[in-house]
Amino acid sequence: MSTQNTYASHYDFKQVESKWQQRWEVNNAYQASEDADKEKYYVLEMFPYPSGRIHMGHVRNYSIGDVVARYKRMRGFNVLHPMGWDAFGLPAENAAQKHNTHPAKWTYENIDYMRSQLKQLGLSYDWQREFATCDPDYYRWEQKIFIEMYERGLVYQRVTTVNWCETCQTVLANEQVIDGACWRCDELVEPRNMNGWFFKITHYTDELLDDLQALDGWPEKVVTMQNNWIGQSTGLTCDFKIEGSDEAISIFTTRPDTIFGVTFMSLAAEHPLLETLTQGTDREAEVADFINAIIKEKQRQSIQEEPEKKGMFTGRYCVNPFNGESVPIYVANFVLMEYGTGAVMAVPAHDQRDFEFARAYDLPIKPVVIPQGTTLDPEMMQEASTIPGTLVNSGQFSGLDSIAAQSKIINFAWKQGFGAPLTTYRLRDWGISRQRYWGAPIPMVHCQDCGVVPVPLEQLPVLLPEDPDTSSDECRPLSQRPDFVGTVCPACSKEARRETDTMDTFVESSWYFARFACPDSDDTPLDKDKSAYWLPVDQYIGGVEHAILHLLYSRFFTKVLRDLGYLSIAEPFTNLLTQGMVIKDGAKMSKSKGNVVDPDLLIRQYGADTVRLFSLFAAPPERDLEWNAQGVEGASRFLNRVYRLVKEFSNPYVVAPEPSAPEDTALQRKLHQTIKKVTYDIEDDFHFNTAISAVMELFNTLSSSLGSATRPGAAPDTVSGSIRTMLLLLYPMVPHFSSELWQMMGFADTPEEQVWPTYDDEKAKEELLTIVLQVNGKVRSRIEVDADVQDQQLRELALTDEKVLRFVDEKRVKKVIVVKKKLVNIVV
RNA sequence: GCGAGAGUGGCGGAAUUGGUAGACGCGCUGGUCUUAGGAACCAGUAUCAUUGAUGUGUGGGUUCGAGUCCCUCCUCUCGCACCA
Repeated sequence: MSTQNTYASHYDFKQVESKWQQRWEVNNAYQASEDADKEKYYVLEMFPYPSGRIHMGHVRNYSIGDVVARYKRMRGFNVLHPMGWDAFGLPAENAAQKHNTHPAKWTYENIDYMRSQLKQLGLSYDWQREFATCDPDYYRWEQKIFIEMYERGLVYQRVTTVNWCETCQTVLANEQVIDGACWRCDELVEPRNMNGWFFKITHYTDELLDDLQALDGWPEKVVTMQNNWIGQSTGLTCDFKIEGSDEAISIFTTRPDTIFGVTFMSLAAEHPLLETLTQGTDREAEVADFINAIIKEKQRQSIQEEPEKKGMFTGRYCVNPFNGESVPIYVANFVLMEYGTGAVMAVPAHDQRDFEFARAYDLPIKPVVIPQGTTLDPEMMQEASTIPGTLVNSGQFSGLDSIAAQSKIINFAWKQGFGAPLTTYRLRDWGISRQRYWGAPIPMVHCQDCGVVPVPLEQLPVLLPEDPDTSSDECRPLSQRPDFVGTVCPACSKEARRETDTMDTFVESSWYFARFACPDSDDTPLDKDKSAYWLPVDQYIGGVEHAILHLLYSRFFTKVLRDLGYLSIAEPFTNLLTQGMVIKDGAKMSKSKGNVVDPDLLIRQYGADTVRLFSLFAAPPERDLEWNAQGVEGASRFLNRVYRLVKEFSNPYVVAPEPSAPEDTALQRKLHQTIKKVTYDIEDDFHFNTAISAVMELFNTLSSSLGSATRPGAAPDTVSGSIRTMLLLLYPMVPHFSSELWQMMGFADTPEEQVWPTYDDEKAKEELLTIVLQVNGKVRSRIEVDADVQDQQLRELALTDEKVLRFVDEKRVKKVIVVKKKLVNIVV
């Protein structure tokens, strides 16, 4: 070290970052391949929709994933860290129409740009595995899976009600209907019955529910949300015979203990028995009008408001099988046909909705469950009583505890033959038909003679027609294209029509993580060996907004793919990290609020490492991150300080003739403490914010223990060793920076070729401890003692401490509490 | 309404198991160097009173000791929302 080196006074991130990015690119540095000798680690971030450019949420998400990937590589894992594009979807069609281009062109151009943005962030992806879901090489396999699901009865067609916009001539998704109107043209949407394709996710309801319990690597919140979504409830189903008819109304209740309190019956407007109930009676027209009115009203309802309870007597009665009482049958607007049986036994005394309805229509209220120490007077009740109690007016069950009575009542119904235990779910089958162009075509053919016939596997993929004249204003654009629609029946070779619906884009994202294990596999969707090696995903990272849909669908698909013989796992994601939003000025970034921060600008101004560092430092990953321009400045300043330290150190390092032994051990101690802390923080819960602050502390100690000609410091070897380790600890978060400074330190290799630093607990131990001395729980003094101090010594030191004595004064010492190596509390 | 989570300086946030509240960073204040500095470095920074008191949304409780545990209430965020 005889000559001064010539490093710039400021860290030149532009030159450094492009240098390392080029090197990683040329070397395919993060290419992964199966290696039976190494433990695999699959880390995945939710892939983006190629909307045009990445946003700060992506920056955060992918920075977190990259730290995990780089860290795990240094820990010796064989890491798979892929990236791709969730590339089908409506925005492409809208953009194509607006800019007079083709959805494919728009999408692939966006992908090219966004890929370059991700590369500028220095993310360590295996780019060899990249694919977009709109690649025919991807969706052809999805079509194959679809057909195999069809053959197993997991796919079916059903006529269902959709939101139709007459002006736009298209079907809208629920979220595209705002206050009952089309989001684009404000036309009121109307219900239309349409044939659509469904995935039988309900076939896996129990498994989806049961396996949730084993997902202990998932945030509880997400597990709870999925639990609620599946919505299991258990209870009794039983039949109420209709008077003057052979038919009966089936009800479902979770409160069989209240069944003696039934005073009327409520049916959904769509209930199939309604028509026959009023047929030929003088109420027929009136009831029919009412039904139409509430069905119409339902469609106009905004999702927010809860309408007033409305209903109408049908003129007919049914019989409560438990007590033979005759109860009037009503149609009611709050009963859902989709849930349970579409019929509700109404117990106004113990159900708030029934209560409101009874009050409005002057129906009797009959309490049958009396809570301990109360009485219930139907006249006086202000609301339904929903708490448990003792049964009254309940025949042979009177006197029983209401909870205990539930199973007895179900049993009784079962034995008598008019009821049975029943478990119902909220989860519905997944409607995947989209009447759009830019999606994966559903590989089916409609033949007049043979009905629905799958496209033969050897004819896959069913490609989207390439014509660029797509107009997204048409419903089912594919049906407008004779060249696409016209085909022959695979079974009988007669003329036939192709299915013109495309699949929901959530289908693509339900299995992409598996395809990353074998993106080039060209004879099967999933190579068994490769997916067996890489799957499941060890760590999945993404926004909590996908807690239900994407994550539930992926779990469903994993089970399907297992049953189709492709996978040997039941759950796709062992550990899940849901990161918070990036917000600014307390609000989510959005164009309308004008608080959007552009990653491109930031990277240009500060470099990728600074942006990464700040987004990791400003908050723990699961919390929302408040973006703060000055905070970014601070991150940049920190990196520059480290740069200058290394620069200075790699110059001839002047030390005092005798390094200071205390300084030296203090630095070593801090070093080992830092390794321990950073390792723990990353390993335990990805709390990079505290890991970074620990490295900052190490840096502060390091810069104050540099020796000079006039001041003794730590030994040069200790300093250089500490710098070296600090760079390794920083590497996963700021890889370009760390790699460059590693070379400045004179090493020929790179940090990523190093193993993660280890610590020595002995060296991390403090020699001196600060002991807090309290009197009556209040801190009165602090003393420094040797680390091996005994409790008895502490006690004596405390009782003779000058400051302590001032507060003990003449009072009697009642008790002395000694907490090992921490504090002494004197109670007077 | 139901369910979950969260309330700590001017700000973002720290605080393994109940044991020094406010780490680290931002901002701010003062200083050094500078023609200048929005650069860098040094010192300070919870609040109020100038030796002490008070402080983790509110009020209570348990404890020698509570940000941490229990109860009450308030506020915010998210999810579900007529689910029988």
